[in-house]
Amino acid sequence: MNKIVLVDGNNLLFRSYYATAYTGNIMKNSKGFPTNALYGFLGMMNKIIKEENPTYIMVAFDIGKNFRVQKYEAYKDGRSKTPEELKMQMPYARKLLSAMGIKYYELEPYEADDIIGTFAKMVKENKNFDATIISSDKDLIQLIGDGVDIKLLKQKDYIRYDEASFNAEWGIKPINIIDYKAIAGDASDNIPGVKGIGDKGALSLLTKYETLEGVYEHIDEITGKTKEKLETSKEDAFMSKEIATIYQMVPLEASLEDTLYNPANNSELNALLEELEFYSFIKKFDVKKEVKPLEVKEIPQSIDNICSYYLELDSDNYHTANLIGASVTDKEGTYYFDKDNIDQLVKLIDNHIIYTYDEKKNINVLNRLGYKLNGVIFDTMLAAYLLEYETSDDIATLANQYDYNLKTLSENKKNKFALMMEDICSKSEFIFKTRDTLVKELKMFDMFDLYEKIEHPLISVLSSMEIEGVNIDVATLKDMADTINVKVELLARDIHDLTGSDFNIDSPKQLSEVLFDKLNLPDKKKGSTDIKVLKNLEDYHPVIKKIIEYRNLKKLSSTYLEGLQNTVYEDGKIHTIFKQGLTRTGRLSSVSPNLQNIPVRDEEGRKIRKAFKARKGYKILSVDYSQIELRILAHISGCQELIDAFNHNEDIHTKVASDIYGVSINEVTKLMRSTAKAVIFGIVYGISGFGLGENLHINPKEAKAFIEKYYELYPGVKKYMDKIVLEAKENGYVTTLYNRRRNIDELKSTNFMVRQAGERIALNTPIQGTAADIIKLAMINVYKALSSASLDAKMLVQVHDELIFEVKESDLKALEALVTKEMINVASLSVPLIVSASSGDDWFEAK
DNA sequence: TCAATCACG
DNA sequence: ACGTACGTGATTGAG
Repeated sequence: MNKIVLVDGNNLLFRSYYATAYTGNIMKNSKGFPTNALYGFLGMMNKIIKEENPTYIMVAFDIGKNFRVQKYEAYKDGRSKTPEELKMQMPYARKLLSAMGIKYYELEPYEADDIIGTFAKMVKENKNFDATIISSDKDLIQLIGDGVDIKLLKQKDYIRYDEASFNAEWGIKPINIIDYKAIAGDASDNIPGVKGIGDKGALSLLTKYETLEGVYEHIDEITGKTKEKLETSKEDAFMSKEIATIYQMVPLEASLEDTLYNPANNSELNALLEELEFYSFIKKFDVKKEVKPLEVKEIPQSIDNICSYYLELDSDNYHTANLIGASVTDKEGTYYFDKDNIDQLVKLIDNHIIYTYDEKKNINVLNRLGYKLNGVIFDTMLAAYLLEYETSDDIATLANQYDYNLKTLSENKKNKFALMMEDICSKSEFIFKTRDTLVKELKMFDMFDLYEKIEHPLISVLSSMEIEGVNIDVATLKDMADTINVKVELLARDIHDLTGSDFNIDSPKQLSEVLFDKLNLPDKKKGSTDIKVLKNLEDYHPVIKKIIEYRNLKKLSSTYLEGLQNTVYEDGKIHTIFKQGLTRTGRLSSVSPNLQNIPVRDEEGRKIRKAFKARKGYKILSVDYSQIELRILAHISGCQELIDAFNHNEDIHTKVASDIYGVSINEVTKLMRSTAKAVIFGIVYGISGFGLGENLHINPKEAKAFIEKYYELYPGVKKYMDKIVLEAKENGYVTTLYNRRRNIDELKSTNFMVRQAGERIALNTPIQGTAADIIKLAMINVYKALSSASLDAKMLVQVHDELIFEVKESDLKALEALVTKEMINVASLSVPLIVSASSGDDWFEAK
């Protein structure tokens, strides 16, 4: 099947132009030629090509305007005239497309719509082609049909409609969008429609009568005002329908095959990009620089005191990965070590000043091979992470941003790790060469302390946790899985019986068809079947409750009961990997498996924690910070009311509830407290009235009133929120209490939604990030204290604000005291840090 | 490879 | 008119 993409070129250009033109200060090149529309246009074309990967592609432009409506004198083009600064850019759009190998079409007096319509018709009549139309113009929906779908562009992303999905969401067929326009009209296109009938009215008429003609044939069945309006505007309605109908017979002398997407003419394209000064695009088309072949030297007897090393593995999971090879670089050169020669490598670099990339990985691998390396270590991965370089966990990704051209792990996998020696050597060379720059940059941004006092010492804490692992009672998981799997099967049978169809319940697509097409349940969220939607449908059909329970149990079974079993090693333990260089806020993440999302909120799911058993004679201890993020908010906002609340050791949610509702603490009900809790959470995330309303199932106005009441009671918080956003906009970044930095490019976006998201990030990151800094520091201090205390205890897991330990029963109390002390004393804020501890034979008991 | 869903703080 | 709460990872189906 051939894929053709039909692009509404005019639409893209207009969108790009107006996306930035609102500032009144549009982008121009140094000669003063406007380029803003072209910049957006080119970005969108690249994105379309990347996402759709078409074999055939064409772009349609307008020359004639309103061909379809010329005969209607009454129709006046209400759209404002094309601004001169946009017009000037149009010829360049065409030149760019030609250079990119993309065909475009325009023909007087037709519009881009008509040209796309003509191609769409050709696709429908040709079994060998499928088409996707790209535009933000809803008119084009009428062209959806056999083999033709549409990607309807929205501000941020898009919706893809084919016949079925459109019908499901709108309740009418795509072709009837013209009848819809005929009735509802379209102010932006100056289509009058029927005066007084809008979106909803039009849809309800058309779901009944399908077409405009159908409506008027049954005009006698219609009553009241609607009938009057229809009768008054009959002429307008039929004219509107004609205006809205896309002409599909444009006499183009082109076939589908003519639109083949050809290779770009790079020199022509680059010349254009130079002229427009689109340097960021030139880069993308540029061929990577050739790197001069690296000379690999004989392994010497000894090396310089400053050196770097790199271990190449065959997979991301370093608990199981195999070594491919290794390399060492010092000022004299680079030396290659094959995988059986690690002994020599360790002897050569032990007790040196050693640079590397992802030292935690190395510690784990060397530990497995029976080695422990000493020396002063510098980890370029963590430095690059703090500086927000694109690392994606793979040194190749980082090095390729410089003058390297290294293959990534997945590419190496494809090549079965053949011919790796040169790449491996380049990696230690890159580490060696880059270290000084990274240190300089860390110092420049005041992050060297953060590196040295927090991130670097954390490496050995985390590696010891990973190596220690968490003991798992597999029998518990198996028993639970057996019980739950039986229930899942019974539920599946019930669901199939109750719906009368044998479908895959795990497929949201199939489920959506059954619920909304077959059972005709109300579809309010365009086909979504997520838990919120299902909850709303509970009373409509007995099957819904079963589906909710099925989903719940299936999740437990597949992700936790069975998924977790697959990750248990021969030693009966789980060894996760804590990713230290991934999150934008400074938190850790946990993979293979994720130990930071083991169920706890759901009663049934929580039982999974019973499988995390302490070994015989040992206990599990869990210690977590109470409301650490809120305490940090109190500290960094300096809001006195909030600080006082914490200093009086009040239950903050109850306190806020009593303030918001104006009742005494004793009068706060459960509902009031949980509402207050939601408001508080929302504040930290930068919620809107709408969002809080959704969450609490109340209307947005009431929700907004809650938020405003909160601001009134805690004015310092509001002040902080305004200040931090302003600061972030000025600086382009925010920082945490320990100077961790996050750049927020979203704030510079021309897109309103993206900018708003940026503001929420600016608000939340210092809070979440400071919490992350604090617990990291606490982990280091606990680890140190543990190694000097003679306790039989090990730190096992971190879950953002919680630390889990395994401890000899007789040392439990001592450990609890030690951990509590370290955690609460780690930082001194204007409010106390409070922890709560609990213990038991397993993680379930230690809740 | 991506989107949908749902698990956690 | 739009679209609406921050940060993560695993599983599954489908293109």
